[in-house]
Amino acid sequence: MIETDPNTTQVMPDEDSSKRRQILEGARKVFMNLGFDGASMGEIARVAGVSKGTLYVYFSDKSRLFAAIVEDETVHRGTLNVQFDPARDAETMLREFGQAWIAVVCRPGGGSAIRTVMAIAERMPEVGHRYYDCVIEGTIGRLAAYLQARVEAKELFIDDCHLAASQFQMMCQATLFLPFIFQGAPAPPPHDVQRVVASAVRMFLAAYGTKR
Amino acid sequence: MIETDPNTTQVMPDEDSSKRRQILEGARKVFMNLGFDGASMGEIARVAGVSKGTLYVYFSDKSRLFAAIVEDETVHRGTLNVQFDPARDAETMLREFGQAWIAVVCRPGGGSAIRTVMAIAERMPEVGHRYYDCVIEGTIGRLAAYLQARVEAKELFIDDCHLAASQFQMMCQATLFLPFIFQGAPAPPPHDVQRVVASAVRMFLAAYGTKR
Amino acid sequence: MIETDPNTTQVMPDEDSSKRRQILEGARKVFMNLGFDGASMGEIARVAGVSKGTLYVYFSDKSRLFAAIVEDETVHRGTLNVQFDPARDAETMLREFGQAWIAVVCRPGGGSAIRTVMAIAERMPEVGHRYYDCVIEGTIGRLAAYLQARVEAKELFIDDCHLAASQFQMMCQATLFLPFIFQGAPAPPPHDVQRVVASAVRMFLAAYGTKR
Amino acid sequence: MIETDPNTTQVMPDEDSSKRRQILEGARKVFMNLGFDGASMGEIARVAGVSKGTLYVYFSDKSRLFAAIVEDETVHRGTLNVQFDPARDAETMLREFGQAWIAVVCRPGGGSAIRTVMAIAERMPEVGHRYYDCVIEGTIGRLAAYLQARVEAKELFIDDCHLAASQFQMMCQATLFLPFIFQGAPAPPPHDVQRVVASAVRMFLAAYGTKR
DNA sequence: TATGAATGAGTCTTCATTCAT
DNA sequence: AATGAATGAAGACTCATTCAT
Repeated sequence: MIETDPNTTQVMPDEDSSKRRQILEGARKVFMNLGFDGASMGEIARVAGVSKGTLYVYFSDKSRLFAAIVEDETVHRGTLNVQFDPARDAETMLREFGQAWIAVVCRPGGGSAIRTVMAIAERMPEVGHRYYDCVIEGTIGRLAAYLQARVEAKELFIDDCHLAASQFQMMCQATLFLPFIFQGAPAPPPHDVQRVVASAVRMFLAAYGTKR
Repeated sequence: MIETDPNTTQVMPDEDSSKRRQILEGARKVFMNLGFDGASMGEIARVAGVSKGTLYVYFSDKSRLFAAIVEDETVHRGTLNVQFDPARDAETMLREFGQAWIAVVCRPGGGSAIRTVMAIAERMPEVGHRYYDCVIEGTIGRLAAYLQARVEAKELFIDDCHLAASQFQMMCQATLFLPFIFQGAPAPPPHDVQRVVASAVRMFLAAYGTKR
Repeated sequence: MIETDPNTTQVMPDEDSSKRRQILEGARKVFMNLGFDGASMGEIARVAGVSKGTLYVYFSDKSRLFAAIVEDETVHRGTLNVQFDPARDAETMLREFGQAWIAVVCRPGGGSAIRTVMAIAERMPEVGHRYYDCVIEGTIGRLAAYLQARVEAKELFIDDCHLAASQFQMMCQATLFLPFIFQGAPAPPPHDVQRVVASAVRMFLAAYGTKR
Repeated sequence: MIETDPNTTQVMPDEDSSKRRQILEGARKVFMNLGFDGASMGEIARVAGVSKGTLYVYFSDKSRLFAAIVEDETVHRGTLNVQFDPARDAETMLREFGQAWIAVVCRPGGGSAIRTVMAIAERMPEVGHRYYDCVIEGTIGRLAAYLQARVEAKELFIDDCHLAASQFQMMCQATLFLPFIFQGAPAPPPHDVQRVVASAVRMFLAAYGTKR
C-alpha cells in the first residue's frame, strides 16, 4: 500500500537536458575567461540564466562543474578535425594537421581551454592529466602513427616519430600561440596560419623528407 | 620623537631594503606554486616571515605585489643566460640557446612563472604583455638578431628570421614542456634536453643551412 | 477532465489518507533522529517515499509538519499503556507504571521524542506546552489520581499526591534516562529496569506506605 | 639576516583575552537560547559585539565555539557548590545538595545548558559524553561517595549508593525541572525548591535511614 | 617601521518553499 | 492529487585590507 518509488525524487536530471546544456554553456564562458578561482558560482548562474541553486541540482559542487566543462572541451572541442589517411602524402596531410591544430589552440572568441587547464593542472592533477592525455598526447599520437606509415612507405625517414610529431605540432604554433595566450591577441587570420604552417611543413620535409 | 628624518618618515621604504626582498622571495614561492587567486596574503606573510600588515607597507595591494613578483621574474629569471656572439657558428649557438631556453621554461623545483603569468594574462593584461615582451619576444628577438648575422655571414639562408627564431624556440620544447606543465612532470633531465635540442638543431640546419 | 468531484477538488486531503500517514511516518523517523533543524524536507520526502511537493499538499510548512508529528507522538505514543485500577494495590500498580514510563522515555531504536521536543521547546512554546501537558503532566495526573484513591483506601498516606506522583516518576528514571539521552546508551534491558523500578517502589512505600 | 619568527603571525590570541571572553559570553547566550542549529554565527557576532570574522580568529569553526561554550558550562557552571563533609549528618547534607542541584539544572535567566547539550548529544557524542561525565555522573559520584561514608558511619543503610544518589538527584527535580524545560517556566522560587527538596530528603531517609 | 587584531564584503553551499505540468 | 525542477534567502567560512599601538 505504501508505493514508494525512490527513483522519483532527488534524481539528477537527464544528462542531456536543456537546462544542463544551458549551465554548461554559461559556465564554459565564465571559467574559460576567468579561470577556476576567478569564476564565481553567482556569475556563472547569471551568465547561464539560471538561479544559483539550480547549478547545484545538476552539479554537486564547483569542482565537478569545472571538471564537466573541461571534459566537454577535452572530448568535443579538443579533437582535431582531421582524417589521417596513411595513403596520402605528407605535405598535404601535415598542412591539414597544422591548420587544424592551430584552430584548436587558438580558438577565436576568447576563453582558452588550454590556458584554463594549464592554470589549474597543479591543483587538480586529474583534470590536467586527462586533458593532456586526450588533447595533447592523443593528437601527437595520431600524427605519429601517420608519420610511421609514411616512413614505411619510404616517403619519410624518421627515427623517433613521436618526437617528430611533437616537433611539428610545436613548430606550427610559432609566432601564433604565445601572443594569443599572453597578449590576448585575436585568433590569427587564416593567411598567417597558412604561412606559418607552410613554413613548418617545408622545414619538416627538409629534415625528414630525405634519407640522411 | 620630534626629530624627523626626512629620508625615513612618510617615505616608501627603500627599494632594496632587506624586508622588501624578504617579502618578494616569500611571495614568489607562494604565487608561483598556487597562482594569483590560490595565494593568500596570510600565507605569503607566513612564508616571508613578516606580518600581514608589513606586506602593505611595501605593496599597496595584492595585485601590485604580484606584479612586482612577475617583474622580478621577467627581469632576473626570464633572461636567457646566453651570450649571442654573431661570430660563432650556428650549431653551437643554437644548442646553447635551446638548453638555456628549456632551463627557463622547465625550471625545476615546482612553481612555473610561465604558467602563472599565462593563467592571469586575460585578467591582468599589462602583466601578460610585459612578460611576453621581455621573456618571450625578447628572447626570440635576440635569437633572430643572431640568426640575421649568420644569414649575412652566409652560414644560414632565412627569409624571416623572426619566424625562424620562434620555430626553433618552439621545437626545443617538443615533448618536454607540455608534460612538465600539464602533468607536473619533473624538470627533464639534461640527457633528454640534449637529445631534443640536438634534434631541433639538426632540423633547423637541414631547413635553413643550405640555399634553397 | 471537467467532471469535478466536490469532495476531492480544492479540498485538503483526507485527514487519514494513506499518503498523509506515509508522510507522518517518514517525518517522524527523520525529525526524531535529527531534530527539527537537523531534519530537511528533502530527507523527509525521501524517507517517506513521496516528492517534496507532496509534503506541502498535506502540511503548509515544516513547522506544521513537525507539530503534527509531535501531536502524534503525544497522543499515540506518549500515553502510558497502563490501566489504573483504583482497587489494585500500590506495589503492583506502581511497578507497572514505572516500567511503562521507562518504555516511553527510553524507547528503543533511537529517535527520542522527549529529547526532540525538549530541544525545541524554547523556540516553539506551544509544541512544548502541549507535549508537557499531555505526556508529562497527563501521566503524572493519572498516577496522582490513582494514588489519591489508595490514600482514600488507607493504603497510602500522602499529603501531596501530585508531588508524590512526580517523585515516583522521576525516581524510576534514576541511572537509566540520562545515560540514554546523553550517552546514546541503548534502551536499558528489562532486568535493569525491573531492578530500578523495584527500588523506587520500595522507597516510595517506605515513605508513603505507613502513617507518619 | 632573514629574521623570520613564525610565532609572530597567525597566532591564536591569548586564551584569556577579553575579546575571547566577550565572544564566549555572547555565544553562550545565543547557543543556550536557540540551540546549536538555531544559532547563527552572524547572530552570535552581533550579540557578542564583534565582527563575524573575529569569531574565526578565536575559534576555528562553529562546532569548536560551541564545544568551548559547553566546556565552560561543564567546568565552571556545572559543578555543584557543595562541600561534602563525610562527618556531617545526611539530612543537612542532602538538603544542601538538593538545593544546589536545582540551582544548576533550573538556572534562572533562560538558556538551559542541560537542554542544549541534550539536544545535540546524538550528533556530537563527545560533547554529550563530556557533559554527562562531568556534570551528571560527577555530581552523582560525589554524592554517592558521601553516602558511602554515612553508610560506614551507620547513619544510612544502602546497598547501592550510586543508585541511591541518582534516585535522590532525580527526586529533587520532581515537579520543578520538566515544567522549567518544557514550559519555559521561570526558575522555581526558593520556597518551592525547599519544599520539594525537604520532601525528597524525608523520603530518602524513610527508605535508607533505618536498617531494613 | 612593524605588528597582528579586527573587519566585512564576498564565496560556496544548503534548503524550505513554489509552481507549471 | 502529485510531481520535481527551479528558486532565492540565508548560513558558514575566507581573506584582502585597515588601523591603533
